[in-house]
Amino acid sequence: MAIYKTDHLSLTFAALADPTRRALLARLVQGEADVSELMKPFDLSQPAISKHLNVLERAGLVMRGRDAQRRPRKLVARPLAEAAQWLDAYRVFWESSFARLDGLLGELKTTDKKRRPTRRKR
Amino acid sequence: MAIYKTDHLSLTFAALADPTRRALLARLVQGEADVSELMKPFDLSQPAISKHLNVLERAGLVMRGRDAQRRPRKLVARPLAEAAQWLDAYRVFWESSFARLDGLLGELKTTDKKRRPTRRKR
DNA sequence: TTTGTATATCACCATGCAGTAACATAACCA
DNA sequence: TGGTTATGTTACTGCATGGTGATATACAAA
Repeated sequence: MAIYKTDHLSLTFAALADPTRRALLARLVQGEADVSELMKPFDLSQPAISKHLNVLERAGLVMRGRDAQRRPRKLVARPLAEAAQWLDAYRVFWESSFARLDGLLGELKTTDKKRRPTRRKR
Repeated sequence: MAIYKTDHLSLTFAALADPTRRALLARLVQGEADVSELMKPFDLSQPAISKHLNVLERAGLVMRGRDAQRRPRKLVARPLAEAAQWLDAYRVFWESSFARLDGLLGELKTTDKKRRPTRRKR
């Protein structure tokens, strides 16, 4: 309905929402690779991989090169950085959230002296 | 087909792949809110919002509280932190990628002396 | 020109999701 | 008890996606 989900972030996150595609990115972060090579680790047909690569391409996460009949893909930095930047706005939240949790655990540790007097882990 | 996309990261990223849901999170990061309040900024029916909230809940991004007939939602830190952590593995990549770009731009700047002799920005 | 390899594209199916309207609960309020 | 408010749940649509096998295209090589 309507102009649905065509914004960058949505495309990026949608592309990341699949284990196969994340694995493809993990391969590509170590350098270009052509489709046949990208296929190898998966028990999927070639069209399936091509489709995943298209999703990544539409999201701008991957670019298509050319080398004879090969169409090597390479990773594009931008959208990953943008996604990370969006998440970063929540960093303050989760850090203080974890800090509160740590505080609570610390409190429990010092309060509950009877059973675990000076328990020290890690 | 198969046990498709039930892993945490996929659920999280899928949940983030929608502007409405990201806006809901943006509201919730400033504190709990009940459904009626969350609905306000949107031109969507109540069931639509409920569905979005369910998606967020299934992804573990949001928890449901209770206060009389209200079911206030609050943000959960964990999955956001995990998503950010996953993306962080690519930080080295995008930073060096941007660095190369800066280098190239710098090179152009110092090479192209005729038109912009000692141009200095930032 | 024929053959082989790498990849794209097509037609098709099943599933999931965003949205809706209508109805069902649930808890407070008079 | 009955009404109101807040929210959940239930069909039902339309569309996108993930997968498949079959076929088309593009280039290289013989």
